Amino acid sequence: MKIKEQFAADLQKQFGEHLDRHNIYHLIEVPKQQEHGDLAFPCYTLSGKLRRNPALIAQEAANQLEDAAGYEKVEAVGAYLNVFLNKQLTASAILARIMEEKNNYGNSQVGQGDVVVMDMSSPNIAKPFSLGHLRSTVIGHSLSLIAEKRGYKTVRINHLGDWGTQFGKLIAAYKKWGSEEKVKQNTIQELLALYIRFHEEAEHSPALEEEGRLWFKQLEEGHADALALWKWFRAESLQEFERIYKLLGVSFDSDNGEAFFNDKMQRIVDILEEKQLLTESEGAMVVDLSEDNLPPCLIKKSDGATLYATRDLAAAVYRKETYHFGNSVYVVGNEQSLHFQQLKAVLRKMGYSWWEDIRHVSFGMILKEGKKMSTRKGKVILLEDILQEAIELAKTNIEEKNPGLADKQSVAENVGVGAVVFHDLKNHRHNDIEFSLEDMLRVEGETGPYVQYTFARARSLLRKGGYQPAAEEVNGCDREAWPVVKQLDAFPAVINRAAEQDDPSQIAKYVVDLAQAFNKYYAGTRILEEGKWKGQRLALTFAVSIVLKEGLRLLGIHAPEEM
RNA sequence: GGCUCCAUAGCUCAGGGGAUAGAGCAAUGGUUUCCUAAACCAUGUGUCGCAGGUUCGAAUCCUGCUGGGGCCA
Repeated sequence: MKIKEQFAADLQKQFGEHLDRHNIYHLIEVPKQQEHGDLAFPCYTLSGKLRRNPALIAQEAANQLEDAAGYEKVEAVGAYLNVFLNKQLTASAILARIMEEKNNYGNSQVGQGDVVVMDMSSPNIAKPFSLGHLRSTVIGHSLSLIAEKRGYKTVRINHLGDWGTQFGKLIAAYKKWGSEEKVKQNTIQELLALYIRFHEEAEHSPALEEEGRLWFKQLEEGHADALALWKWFRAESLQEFERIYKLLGVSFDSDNGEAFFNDKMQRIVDILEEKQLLTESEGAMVVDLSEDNLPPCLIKKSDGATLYATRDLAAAVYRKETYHFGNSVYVVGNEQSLHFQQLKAVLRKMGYSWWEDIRHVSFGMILKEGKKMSTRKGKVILLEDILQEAIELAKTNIEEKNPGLADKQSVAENVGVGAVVFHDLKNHRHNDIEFSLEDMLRVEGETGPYVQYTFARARSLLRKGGYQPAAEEVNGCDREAWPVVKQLDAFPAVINRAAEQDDPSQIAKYVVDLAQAFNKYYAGTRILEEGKWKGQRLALTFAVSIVLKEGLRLLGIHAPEEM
């Protein structure tokens, strides 16, 4: 990144009259072919402005640049100006910077302490933790870590699905068939079974539906019996989710879910009424959004019940007033994009200038045979089972490859969970994912364990080489290390891109690229061999280990020292 | 029907308007008296969904079409 900026500055000296710095920087590219150098500048745009042959422009620019410091070779090839950087100088600068900054390499202060509220994970209590919630959790977690690295403060909110008529049904079902012991033992599965049974039996017995409604009414009115059960379901569910969060290394600043906003919705309705934004439509109260080309936003049903949107409006306002956010991010599936458009539009109409600071970071669904996975029917894939299976597989691999390893369980957890998390983050969040256990458990190729393995090997080298970071004078690198050095240089730019696009996959891809570059180097160069390069090679290895670990950390993945 | 997302190698996906479109998986073959073989190397594959347009230049930007996903009191 630094080197590209330098190149842009040098070009600006020549072409500043015709192109500004930003344009020049944007035109610079990294050539695909190694023979084309480290950076290239195509002269077509200048050719248009100067009305001259681009090849001539490139040639002249090459002649002028030749003397500038930092370049090993400058070459005009057709319309391209190709530069080869001075490897010793550049490598020294990059490595020195990483040695000095260590895991702070890539940090910035663009956030200036601004608060980002991250609505993430948000599973429904009494229901299994789905793979969709896994996506929200790991994407949100990674984005908040990235934001923190850029100087933002984050507030992670687990907006639990802990309210709704289904809890009336659940209480009814529990009262009829439930067992305290079973629920305690296996909360989610037991509650889900009760819920399914309720629906099955309700088909033949309408009285049951009525009973469910009654229980929900009692819950809403705060009757002790109903409330106690609901609280218990909630606490037991949360406890079970906590096991998953612990494995994922995720924690929250708030688990205020839907129920928390029960007493905060009337205020929203009042404001909407006061501002005369409510209109009646088919007996319901709605906010008309036709000027935004959106369907009306439902605020209150004909029976007076408030709706999802009202609750989210209350939550948005509450978060603004409580956390004073600069940005409020919702990591929620893309099937809800209309809802968030409506939410923003209503907030704007309510006169909240911060409506623009609300961002829906959407993601694709997990599909099964090309279709949306259904949580009904009881045929669900439990995330926890997948994680356990991944951990078992990692354990098997350890027994086979490194049986003497200390602390096998924790390493297996890091690697198994790393595989699942990386699999979720490596592709762009917009893409739908076809469910494949095989892919999730994969440990070779572009996977989390591959990157972790590369890190572990690097650490092993440093141990065996008795490397002491502070003692080492960084001075250049051998020729074979150059691709690795260039990759190291790119890290800060990758973090920025990931942040600007709310896209953790940028970092996942980067970390694979760096690992590939280093593995290639490792395969061809004996790092621990005594000789003039040994110190530099170890310094490079150290820098790689820092960046791999930090990149993985930003994805929410641990990097064990050995595996 | 309206809005929206997607279409690149057999599969999963990268490709910030630029040079010969790349990885991984899968397949085949090779590399450990030597730093962890969860690694590395080699081999093959493409009407970048279709048709126009903008541009010196389009997988990339625009429009339309086809096919698929999603959302819409």
